[in-house]
Amino acid sequence: MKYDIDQTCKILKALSHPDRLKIVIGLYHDECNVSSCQKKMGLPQSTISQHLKTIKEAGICVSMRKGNQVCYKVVNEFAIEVIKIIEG
Amino acid sequence: MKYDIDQTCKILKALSHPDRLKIVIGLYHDECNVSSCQKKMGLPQSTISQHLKTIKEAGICVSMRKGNQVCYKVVNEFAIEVIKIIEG
DNA sequence: GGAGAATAATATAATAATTGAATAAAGAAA
DNA sequence: TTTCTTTATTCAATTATTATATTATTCTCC
Repeated sequence: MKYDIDQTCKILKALSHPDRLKIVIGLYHDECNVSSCQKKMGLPQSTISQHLKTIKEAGICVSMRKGNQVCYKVVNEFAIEVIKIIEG
Repeated sequence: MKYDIDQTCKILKALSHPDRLKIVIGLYHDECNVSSCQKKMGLPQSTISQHLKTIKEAGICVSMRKGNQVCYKVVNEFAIEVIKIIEG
């Protein structure tokens, strides 16, 4: 096994919600902040923020504060491989 | 997108439970019936059977009756690609 | 019919999703 | 420095879904 089963399941679970999967795919192409995700997705800010928290806790992305914004970036290798499969 | 987001999420969700992921990886290498899964996993028959139902409903595998047993087989292309990534 | 195998039904506990409201943090401006 | 604006997070409450065991039923072969 290249990847640990339990750790992998956490990532799969985080990716298994359509809104979160769309957010992660979006972040993979354009690192961005909460409100630009919000505009893309058309969901309340708190909902986006909670999804980002889930994504971050799964280790899929990291966040960096830049002034009054927080920029999110996908860093997990396994998640990136899954995104590549989905995009074909 | 090679794969549909909503359909993909159903598969990811089904794979996101450690026991189910182990079952699917096992089935990918050795198609087998409920009781041989049960012996491998050490879980009650009904639990295995319910996991297999979830896996089947997500479209990951199909089942074929062979006498008084039912043989499960992984058929979903996306799921197979994910397994290959996990195994490295 | 009886044994073994699979599925269905039910119940309960645990976990996840959703979102308005409150809070915090940074920057700009009075 | 105090206040306002923008951006983001956390809280809290509700609702929905999932996990699992137990029990009962169905199916297939002998």
